[in-house]
Amino acid sequence: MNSQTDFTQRTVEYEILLARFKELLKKNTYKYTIQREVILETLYKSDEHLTPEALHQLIKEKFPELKTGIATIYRTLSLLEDSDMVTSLSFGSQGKKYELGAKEHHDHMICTKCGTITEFVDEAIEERQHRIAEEFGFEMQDHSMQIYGICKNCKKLRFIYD
Amino acid sequence: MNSQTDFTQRTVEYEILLARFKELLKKNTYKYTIQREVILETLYKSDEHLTPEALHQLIKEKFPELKTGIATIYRTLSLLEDSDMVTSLSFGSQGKKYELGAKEHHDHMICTKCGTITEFVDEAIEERQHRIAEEFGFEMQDHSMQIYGICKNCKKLRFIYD
DNA sequence: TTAAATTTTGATTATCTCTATCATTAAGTC
DNA sequence: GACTTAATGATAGAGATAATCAAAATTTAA
Repeated sequence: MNSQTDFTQRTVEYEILLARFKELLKKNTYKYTIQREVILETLYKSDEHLTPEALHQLIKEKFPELKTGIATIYRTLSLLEDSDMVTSLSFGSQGKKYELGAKEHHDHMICTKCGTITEFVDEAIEERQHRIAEEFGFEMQDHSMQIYGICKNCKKLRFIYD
Repeated sequence: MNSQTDFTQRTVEYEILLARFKELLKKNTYKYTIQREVILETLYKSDEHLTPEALHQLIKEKFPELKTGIATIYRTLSLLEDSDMVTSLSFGSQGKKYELGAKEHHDHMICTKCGTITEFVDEAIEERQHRIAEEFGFEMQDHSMQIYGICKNCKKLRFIYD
């Protein structure tokens, strides 16, 4: 690999994440590659939920010398998702959007006008979800909740454009 | 149209739904067609969440004389979804499943082994969702919640096959 | 009731997302 | 450093959904 590759703005939090990733790879006899790290890093730096396509674009811009193929993006995202390091949100025919799942669990509020995703956590809901799964004899692996609507900002704009 | 078409088992509830649909069509200067009605009716009679493909199969079996094309299924489902008469659940690359949205609102518990969808309603969660949207100045249009995991039945089978 | 205007349909092609394949390249191991 | 194994990029393939378009059906208006 090119040791000149620019990994700026590394935080302690990221270093811990990376260590966890390397450990995960080792445990499964997967190999550490620069492509995998760059994907993790790009997800980490992005505050947004990224589609595989968007992630690919970002990486091509930032690390053009790697010539990372879209297949590697998909493969790595699957790997990360299987290992619970990232989670995805489905948008039907619009595909999936991914985010690093190392953070605290949260739900999503999605604006149907501008597509912006706002995150939130609500303990009461989390708690009810567990209770409901239990009631049904269901072994919960994951859950997701989305609230669809029009965000504060678009509500303002509506008066101008509609 | 063929007035011989067999519309058995019509309930009052369905008649109301159909009237609502016809009204919707008229309001938007869409035309009433037998294909559109058959799609609505098939969704109504099905207790399951249907993929466009499954819906197409059902309709081909029940109304072979119509020779309904898959494109019409997609078009009509979009129309119904845009008008909030049906809602869809996304399964990433596995496409969408549709259900009539005229019933009481409910959430979903999805088995990641067998794909079965169990519906449930929880007032506490419904209430919290409204409150959260309000807090963010968000105008809620819809919401969906999914709990993913392994259902009671598959949990039993796991001991045998895994 | 019929003719004109307009929309919908079915068949087909195109597109988009994602997965599989495979020869080449790169990591990990000794 | 050589060997073993896995990962990569390019590309083809699969599956779901959307676009196109001529033919057919519905609605409108006379």
